[in-house]
Amino acid sequence: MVQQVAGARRAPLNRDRVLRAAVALADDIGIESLSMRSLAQELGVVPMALYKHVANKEELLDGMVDVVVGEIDPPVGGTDWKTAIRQRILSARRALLRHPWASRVIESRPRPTLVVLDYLNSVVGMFRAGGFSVDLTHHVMHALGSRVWGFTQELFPGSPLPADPEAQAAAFRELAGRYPHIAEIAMGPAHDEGSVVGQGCDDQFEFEFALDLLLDGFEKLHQQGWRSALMRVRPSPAGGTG
Amino acid sequence: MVQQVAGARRAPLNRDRVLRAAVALADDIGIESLSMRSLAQELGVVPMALYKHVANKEELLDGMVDVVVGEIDPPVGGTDWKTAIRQRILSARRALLRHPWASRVIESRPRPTLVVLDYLNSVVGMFRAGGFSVDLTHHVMHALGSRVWGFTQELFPGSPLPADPEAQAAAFRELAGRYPHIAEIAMGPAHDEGSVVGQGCDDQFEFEFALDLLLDGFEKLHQQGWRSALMRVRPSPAGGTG
DNA sequence: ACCTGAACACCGTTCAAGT
DNA sequence: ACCTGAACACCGTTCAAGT
Repeated sequence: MVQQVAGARRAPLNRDRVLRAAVALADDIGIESLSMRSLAQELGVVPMALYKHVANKEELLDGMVDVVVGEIDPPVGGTDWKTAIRQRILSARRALLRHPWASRVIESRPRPTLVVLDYLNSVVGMFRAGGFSVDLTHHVMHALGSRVWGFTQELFPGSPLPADPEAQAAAFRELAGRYPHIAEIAMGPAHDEGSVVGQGCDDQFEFEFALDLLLDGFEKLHQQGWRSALMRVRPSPAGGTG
Repeated sequence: MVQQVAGARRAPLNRDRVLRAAVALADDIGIESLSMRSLAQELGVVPMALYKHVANKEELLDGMVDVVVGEIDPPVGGTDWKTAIRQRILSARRALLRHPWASRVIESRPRPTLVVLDYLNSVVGMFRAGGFSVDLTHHVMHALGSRVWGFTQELFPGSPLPADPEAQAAAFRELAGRYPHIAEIAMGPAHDEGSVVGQGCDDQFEFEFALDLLLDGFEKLHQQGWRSALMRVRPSPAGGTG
């Protein structure tokens, strides 16, 4: 939120500066407060000046996604596909966690950008390099879904615990009355009858749990030479690399 | 888009009529065109009239989600947990496919409504009834993520194939040049060298593929008496229902 | 080549008033 | 109790102009 001093001569705008300022501003004030007008003000410029560098707000959002995707580390070499893909996805997750708005914006984009396609193409290539058939790679990419980006839909969004422990206990009793099953799992893995509220929940653990479950499943199918039902028309059930 | 005849006496508005009209209008014109103003016009009423029945637009969106979630079938009885949960989730998917905007709106809600909590509580209860430990149920719900609702993030959104076969072939050649791995899996499971473009991709198949992979993984962990790392402090690795 | 200013057609929502 | 009308503080974006 560095304001330009009126009249100070500044470096001329360019697309890159606009995008980086947009990313920083969204990090700062939240994506819902980022408007062409607020971004222009941040840059010490009139809103219409942005349109020389970005066709419209949609293109701005695409460009912001590209900046974040650009922060994902390249693939590590010298390991098996599973380790390499796991590390790459966890790197994507770290990039996204640095920009809390990014997962929502990625979800909302109606079409992928070239930078996004580059990343996806490279992940697909990692499965292929690991010997996965074209067929299995196709399904496996769909099964990953948003997890290639390192995020998943929060199932119980919001509802941060109240600070006051008494209010916390009261909120929990109300939850337990109406939603006993949710209350039970909300207490966390320890499931200690003594404490009213569990230690909440470790998002990173949950992400890796699901990611590893999927990668293990993929590995098993790959080893079994899995082919989709459509292919079962052909008699040979033997595995292969497509 | 039924317009009220000016001066015609209509049934008085109520919350339910407002929500159902909003759902129908979003189905019709798309969620991005649904505004308090367009909805009011649809109902033959001035925008401010809606605020007697709904506190603001956020509450309207929550109510619309509740209408859709209300269309999900109750659990089927008399089967194992896996079949029952599978069927329930596929019913949720059918409800969401009837309202193409619904998945995006569900994702966007910052807090769950009571109706949403009812559904989630009931799915949690289905795992518990199947003998899953509290611990495993917790992780398994996170691993499902948006798949409890019957949807996942589209990895390659947009880009419908051009109608003209020649333009299609050209688009594909361009894709193949820059993104060979994506091009390969985009051709579909058949991977027929003769045809330029595959039959696209069966979203329902992809959804069930990933769902079954997860459910099978859950089943295996359950049978093995899986416990999260935190619990591994305790020596006994035996399974149980928590 | 790059930025500006005024304007347009929208939003969600407030307030005070009408019946 | 329910609906209205005018207004406010915002949006993204156009157009025609400035330097």
